Amino acid sequence: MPMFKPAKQNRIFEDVVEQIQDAILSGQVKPGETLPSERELREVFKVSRGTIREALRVLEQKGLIEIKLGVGGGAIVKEASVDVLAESLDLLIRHRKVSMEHLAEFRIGVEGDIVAMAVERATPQDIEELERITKMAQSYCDKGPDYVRQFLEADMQFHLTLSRITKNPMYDAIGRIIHENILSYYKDFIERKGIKLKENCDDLARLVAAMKAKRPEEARTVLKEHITRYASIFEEKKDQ
Amino acid sequence: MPMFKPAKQNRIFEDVVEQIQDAILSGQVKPGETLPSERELREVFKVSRGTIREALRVLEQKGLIEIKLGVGGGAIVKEASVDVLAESLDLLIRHRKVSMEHLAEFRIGVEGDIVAMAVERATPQDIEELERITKMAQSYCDKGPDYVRQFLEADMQFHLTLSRITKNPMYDAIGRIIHENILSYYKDFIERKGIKLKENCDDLARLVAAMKAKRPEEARTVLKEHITRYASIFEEKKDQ
DNA sequence: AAATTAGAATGGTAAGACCATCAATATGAG
DNA sequence: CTCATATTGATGGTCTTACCATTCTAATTT
Repeated sequence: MPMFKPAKQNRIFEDVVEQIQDAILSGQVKPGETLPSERELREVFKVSRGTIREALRVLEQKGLIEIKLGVGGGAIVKEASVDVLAESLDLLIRHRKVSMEHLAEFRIGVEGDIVAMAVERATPQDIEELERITKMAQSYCDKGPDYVRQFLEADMQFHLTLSRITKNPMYDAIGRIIHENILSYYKDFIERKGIKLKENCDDLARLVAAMKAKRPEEARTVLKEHITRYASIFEEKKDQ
Repeated sequence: MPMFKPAKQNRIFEDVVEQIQDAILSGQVKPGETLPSERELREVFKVSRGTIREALRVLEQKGLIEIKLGVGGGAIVKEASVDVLAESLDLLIRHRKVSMEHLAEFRIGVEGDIVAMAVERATPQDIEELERITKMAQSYCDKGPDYVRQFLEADMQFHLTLSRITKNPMYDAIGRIIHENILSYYKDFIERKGIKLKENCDDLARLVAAMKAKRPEEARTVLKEHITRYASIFEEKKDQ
């Protein structure tokens, strides 16, 4: 059974981290509340200020607190968010040098699940939102190749909205990471290679149509084509 | 375009973090190599040792380095690992931002994709491995309720093997963090509530059979039932 | 040759000082 | 009186210096 941490008992600041983290997770201090100042914490824990600060850096990186400057500032307990999850996944992708092919494959799977789920959970307001974004994308599409970036932004918004419709924070986080990592690549050479704007734009419209008709499998298929079309640009690129 | 970080230009240590992180991610320093000592880094960056140390705490928490004591020790660049990812998910769960229902739903989607993919990519050796694990699980199952923990371990091994068969590092990573987080919860109260070992065991056998017959959709269905059975234990638990 | 000891490099902690920021308050101008 | 401005003090950010704890290396001893 893994999931134990090495019992490095040297390192006082880790003990401080643990105590403060427990206080936060157990609800003894609630989001929005401020921890005592560094100088007060120094008294409480009977350690030096440097040690306190190292502990605060760890807690900050864990996303448990954030620091505000000036009078009345200090370490404020944060609401938990998927940001840290997103950041660590991002680091993993970059550190492991995950290829675009693997990312695209992963994306097809996950976003397929997302869209199938979204079909069932979308409220009329959600559909409206998606149609609004689609219209916007359409207008950028009509304006021609100078508006590729704006189109891509709208496209990303569309997908992120789908993630949100699932009401599942896991999909919310994963959806964001996928796009953060993919979009940056796309933007680079889409301007060089061009992109078939019209087809991509039609994809969105077809997707919304499938959703309105409550046909999850059709939506999944359209999405897969959509993503594959995107990824195909990479195929061409790889040859050069 | 979102996903910018606040440009807090105060905070020198963040600049240090960024520079070292870039060096690691770009491969200028490779896993296993040691960064210069704190006292040397102090010279390089022209900052105090305390500032260097705060930067190292952040990098350590990000999972990019680990610290070794004594002569020849220092900050060693780590191999990318899913540990931080798993920890951040754990924090979200404990903060109640992600529920077991969310996780189970996510798991059904992702592992469904995994198993469908595994059907197509599994080598004869992979199938053998899965059968070996299934046999082991079966034996624990036969030994009765005292071997629930071992059965759960085997079950997890089964799923992790599936993830690996995809040969896609994204699925590998996501599969692992899901199970690392789920298993610890299950173990807790499965011993109190009991579990229908036989059905779960049969699931594995049926899954392998579907894979050998190259029927991805059947495999997907079996898997969904399997996970749903697991998750149902939580449903009961919630009422008490 | 093996065991022991000493040395040195390195991270861990402490204490004290000063600067930068920012909210609350006091002060001044209109 | 009202609004703008200046002052003040609490707080985080950084620097310096010092010493301790750990651990590898090598010299010393047995």
